[in-house]
Amino acid sequence: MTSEQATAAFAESETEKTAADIDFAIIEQLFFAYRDFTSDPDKQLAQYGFGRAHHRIVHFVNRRPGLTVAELLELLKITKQSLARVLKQLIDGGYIVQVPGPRDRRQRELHPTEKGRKLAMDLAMPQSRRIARALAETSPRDRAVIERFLLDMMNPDSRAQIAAAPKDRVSRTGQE
Amino acid sequence: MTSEQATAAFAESETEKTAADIDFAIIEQLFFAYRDFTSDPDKQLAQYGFGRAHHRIVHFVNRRPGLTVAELLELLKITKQSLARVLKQLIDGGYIVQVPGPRDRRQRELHPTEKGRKLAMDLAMPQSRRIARALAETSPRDRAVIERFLLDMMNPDSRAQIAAAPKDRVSRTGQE
DNA sequence: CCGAATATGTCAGTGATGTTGACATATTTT
DNA sequence: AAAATATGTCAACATCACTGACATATTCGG
Repeated sequence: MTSEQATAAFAESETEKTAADIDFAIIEQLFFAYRDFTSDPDKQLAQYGFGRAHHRIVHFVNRRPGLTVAELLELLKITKQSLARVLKQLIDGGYIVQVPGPRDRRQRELHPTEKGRKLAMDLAMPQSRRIARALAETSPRDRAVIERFLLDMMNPDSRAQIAAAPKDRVSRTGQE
Repeated sequence: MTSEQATAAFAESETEKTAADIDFAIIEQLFFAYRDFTSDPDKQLAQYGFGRAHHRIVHFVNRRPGLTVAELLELLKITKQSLARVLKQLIDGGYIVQVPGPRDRRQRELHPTEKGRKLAMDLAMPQSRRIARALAETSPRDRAVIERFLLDMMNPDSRAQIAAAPKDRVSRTGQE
């Protein structure tokens, strides 16, 4: 190694990260993968006159039936004013019902209706299929590697909220 | 197995996918992982008065210096009217320059300026750090598993566009 | 060479989704 | 009874997408 090379190498490792240090490969893969992953339900939603916001709400209400408005806001990290418009449409459309909290009657528990469960399933299906395709030749161990990676990409509080979601708590019994 | 259980099992495997068949775990992990992954640059962008759209543009111009407007539109899958406003801000702000295509002078090649390269790096850094953290104890083989998963989640044309991007083509020489 | 096709830019209007701030109502807590 | 909490609602605004229409410069094909 010439002294110039040594100096250059030192300067690089010393101060700024340069292009070579940045993980552009995975950055771009995440961008494209997520965009395409969301493109399937987006098409379906357009037919209902709904958007992504509706998808997220109907998904989480289905996954965590009975969650309160405050819990949903915390999960989605949006403001109640943002939630209001979209949630109202889902309630008016008969996809979600509100029931007063059993302990605290100020709360509104959100429950999916049969129609809401159906919608959530419909939207989840192409995404689940896409995942299944991507994992088609993946061993259980490698699936675990992927899941660990995704969990480790999250902020701790997101991780906590995933952990809080029961294994399989999709509403089935629910009130219509 | 009782006959009732057998019947139930049959009915389920026969017709619709039900809750148990949907890969909710990875669906939600992708949602939270991607949201948190984008939250870092979002904060920085706010300080510049920029948004996510600026991020995507400055990123890809940096990664594929000299790409044309049409190529960028194809990559981002947005309309030219959507691109125009945001691109104009980046040009006016001195982050990107346009040069007439060498062969076809109707085309506008997009190149990052030094300032643009700096911005792209700044935005990529927290994302790269997050990835590095998530992969900290991951073997090269397992990294490959994760990359393959992400690639397999994409639509074929997205995959083609990633393949088209040279390994390390971030502009360094570029014109100011 | 001229007309068609192409690459880009721009104006105008609209929609979905997010934000802040302010205030109202019902209920629970202290 | 007063304060805090959970929710709902009104109003204004920003970002980023869309469609449709049209202008300009350049290249291409006959």
